[in-house]
Amino acid sequence: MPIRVRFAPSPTGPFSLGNARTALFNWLFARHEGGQFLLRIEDTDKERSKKEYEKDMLECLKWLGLDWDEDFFRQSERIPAYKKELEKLLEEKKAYWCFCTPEELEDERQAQMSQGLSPKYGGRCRSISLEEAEARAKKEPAVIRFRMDDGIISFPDIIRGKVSFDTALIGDIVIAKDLKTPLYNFAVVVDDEEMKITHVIRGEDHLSNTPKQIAIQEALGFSKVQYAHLPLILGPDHKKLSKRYLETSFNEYRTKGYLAPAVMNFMALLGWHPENDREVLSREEIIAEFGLKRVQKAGAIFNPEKLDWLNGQYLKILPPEELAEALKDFIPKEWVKKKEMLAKIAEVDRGRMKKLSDFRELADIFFELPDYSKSLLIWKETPEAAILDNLRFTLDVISKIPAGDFKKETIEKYVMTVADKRGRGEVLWPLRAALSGREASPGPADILEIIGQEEGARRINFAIGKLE
RNA sequence: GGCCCUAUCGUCUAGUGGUAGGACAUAGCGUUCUCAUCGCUAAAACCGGAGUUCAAUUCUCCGUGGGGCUACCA
Repeated sequence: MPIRVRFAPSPTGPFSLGNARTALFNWLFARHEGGQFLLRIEDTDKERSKKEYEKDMLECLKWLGLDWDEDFFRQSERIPAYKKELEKLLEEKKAYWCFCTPEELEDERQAQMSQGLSPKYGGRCRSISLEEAEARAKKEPAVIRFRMDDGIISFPDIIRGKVSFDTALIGDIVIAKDLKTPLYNFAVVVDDEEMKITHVIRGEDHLSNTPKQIAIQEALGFSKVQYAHLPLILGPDHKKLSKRYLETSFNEYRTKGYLAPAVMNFMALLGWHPENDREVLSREEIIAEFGLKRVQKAGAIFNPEKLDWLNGQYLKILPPEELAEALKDFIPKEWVKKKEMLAKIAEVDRGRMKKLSDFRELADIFFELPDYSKSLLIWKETPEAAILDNLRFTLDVISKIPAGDFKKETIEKYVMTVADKRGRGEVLWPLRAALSGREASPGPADILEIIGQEEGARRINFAIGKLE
C-alpha cells in the first residue's frame, strides 16, 4: 500500500513555525518513502477561518518548496460527505442528539472537577429516541454527540511507542453542531479515510485527540492509520510557541531575509537528527536521511541564534547570481540598476551577513560616504600629522595605478608596499576609515575596486581636508 | 484537579550496561588595519531515590521537574 500523508492546517491565523515544521516532517517522510504528500484545509470553523490565512499558508509552503501531490481541498466543500456519515451514526445509535445547554454542561464540569474527577458529559440525552430528537432539533438548539463506549484504546505511536487512553474518562464528545456543521475530530476521520491516508504525522498537542478519532473510525468501519506525534516546538518560556513570543507569522522569516533552504535545514534539526554529526544539510540530503525513528520525543526550544548561524552558512555558499537575485527585495530600487557594482558588493559582504536584510546597511557605504568625525581617522596613538602624511602618500600611490588595472589584487599590491614601509595600522586604518567612514568595514582594496579610482580619491581628499 | 506525553551542557542534540561526542551561544588565543570569516583552546550536561546487576546516564519502579490536552476551536 502506498504511503500517503497529509498536512491539514486550519486557516484560523497566520501560518506559523509550528505549522511549517509539521508540514515539513510530513513532506520529508513522504519524499523519503516515495509516498504522497497531500494537503487539506480544515476550515470547519466558519467564524475563525479566513481566506487570507489560507493564502498565507499556500505561499509559505511554496516558498519552502514543500510541493504537494494532487489537488488540495477544503472541508467546507465536503459537507454532504460528513452529513452522510453523521446520519449513519445517528441511525445506528452510535451518535445521538443532545439538548443540554452550555450552562448545564459548565455546571456539570465544575462539579466534577471540584470532586477531582475527569470532566466529561454525563449522558443525559443518550436515551432520547431519534424520532423525538429530530423533531426537537428543529425547534431547539442541539448538537450531535458520539456515544463513547467504556474501554481502553491503545495505539502504537511511531515515535512514542504504545499509548493508552481510558475512554471512560473521555465521555460522549460532540462531533457536530448539526448535520451541516461537523467538528474537527469527526471531519478528520472522514477525510483521512476518503484520502486513503496511511500515516498521520502531527503535533503532540493532538495526542489526546487520537483515541477519540480512533473510536469514531471504528464506529464508521474505517481503516486504521499509523500515528506519529511530533514533539512540540517551545518558546524561550518553555511553553508551546504562541503569538506572544516568536510565533510570529512564518512569513516573517522570509521578509527578514532568511533563506528557504536554511529555514528548512533548521526546522529539520528541531526534533530530528541525522546519523552523523553533519548539520548543514541540503534538501536532498535531508530527504535521503530522514526517518521518523530518529525523531525526538521531548519538546524543543526554538533557538534563534542557531538559525542565524545556519542562514549565514547558506549565505556563504549561495551562488553569486542567486545571491544578487535574493538581495533585490531588501535594497532600494536605485541600487538594483547598478547590477555589476551590486554583485561585487554582495561578494565582499556576504560573509558579514546573517540575514539578507543585513545587506542594506553593510552596502550603504559604497553608495554614500557616511558622516564621520576626524577622530575616526586616527590609528591608536599615531599623531595626526603622521596620519595626514600617510594619507597623502597613499593617495599619491593609488593615483598612479593604471585606470585599466584598478583591480583588488593590483590595488592591494600598491597599497601594501606603502603599508609595509610605513606601518600597516598607520596606513591601512586611516585609509579604510577614509574610504568607508566607519569603524568596521571591508578592506580598503575591496572598497576601492568597487567605488573606483575617482571616488576613492575624492574620499581620501575629503579625509585629508578634515585633518588639515 | 484529572488524563496523557516527556527528562544528556544555557539551547539543539549524539551515544552506551563499564560516567559522555558534535553544533549554536559564551570566554580566550591565533590570522588581521577594523569588522566579519576562518582555525585552535577553554568552560559547560546524563533531575532525584530505590531496585536489577560485578557495574547504570543507559533497564524497571516511584518521586520531582517540564509540556500537552481537558470546547458546541483545530
